[in-house]
Amino acid sequence: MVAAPPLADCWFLSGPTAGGKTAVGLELAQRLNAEIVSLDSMALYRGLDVGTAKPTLKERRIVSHHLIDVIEPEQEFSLAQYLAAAEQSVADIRSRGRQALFVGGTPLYLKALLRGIFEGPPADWELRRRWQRQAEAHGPQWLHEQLASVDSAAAERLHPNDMRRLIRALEVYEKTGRPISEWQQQFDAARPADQCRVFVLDWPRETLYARIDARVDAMFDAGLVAEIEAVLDRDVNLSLTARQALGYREVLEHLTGQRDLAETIALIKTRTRQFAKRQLTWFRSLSECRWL
RNA sequence: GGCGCUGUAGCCAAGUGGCUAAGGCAGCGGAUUGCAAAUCCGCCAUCAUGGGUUCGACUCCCAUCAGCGCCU
Repeated sequence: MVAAPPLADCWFLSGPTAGGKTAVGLELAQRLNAEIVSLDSMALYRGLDVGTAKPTLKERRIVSHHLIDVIEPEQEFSLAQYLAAAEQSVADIRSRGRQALFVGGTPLYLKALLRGIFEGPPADWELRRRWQRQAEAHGPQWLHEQLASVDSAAAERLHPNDMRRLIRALEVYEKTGRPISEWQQQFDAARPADQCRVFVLDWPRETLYARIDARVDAMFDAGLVAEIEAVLDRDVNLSLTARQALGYREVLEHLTGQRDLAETIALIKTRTRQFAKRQLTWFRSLSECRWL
């Protein structure tokens, strides 16, 4: 039995995108006399505003917010860095005698806050590129075979095509001499919902999808394209993560002439719905969640 | 009214007499521990309808219906 990580007893408000977390979070924070910690992998980026549906400056004046606009669009980030930053924020908040309320829809981050992650080595991109190249040279099964020879438990859990996780597992083994399957025990520490304060905003699927469509339209009305052009004008090299953000990726493609605006909007809507569906899969798998 | 073309899953689309009807998109489900708004996996049709030919038809023939085009 692993002890619950230090932040697991904070308040959490999550749910699929476009479900109204920001508004509810603001209300809840005021009642709890809490400060809000953003639980969102994209709101971290400065300059990505309308596409990430960040809380407005006005909203941020009503309740203080943390972990919004803390990195540049060209910076890479990681789950572990997020956790470290979150711990720092919560420590600050507590030193002021207040409570921390996490609000946002990045379920991986949520799970890590609730259950912790293993103390593994950071990404070594050089090493990853090397594995990547070799994998391409040796064919689809090769990576999986490599992992199976050093960590059969991990290999069994991972699909042979799951290159990213295969490579990370290999990376951990190479860096630490220990199989990743031995390191990763944290996620087994599930707790029942009634011992936690994790709330998930739930909607009928159709309602949620309609809200998503409306939000995407609203983002374009609010100048999503102009925002991205402005970032491009500053000549920044968007980080891997920022470049893949929903809405940004598609508009970037549109700006290089890959498809027209109407198609781009439609595509972002369906991608966003698919994302919401994946978020829901996460929440269903987390015993800590209470559905509202 | 006549002639011609087309009719395969929600959409796009291979197949053209004989293995369990390619593939893509969407949809649904799952995974997810240092890129996570990303990435990976699984499921998902009996071929417009009715007859006929044949050992055997999505594939050939006839009729019907629908769409498209042309003609009167």
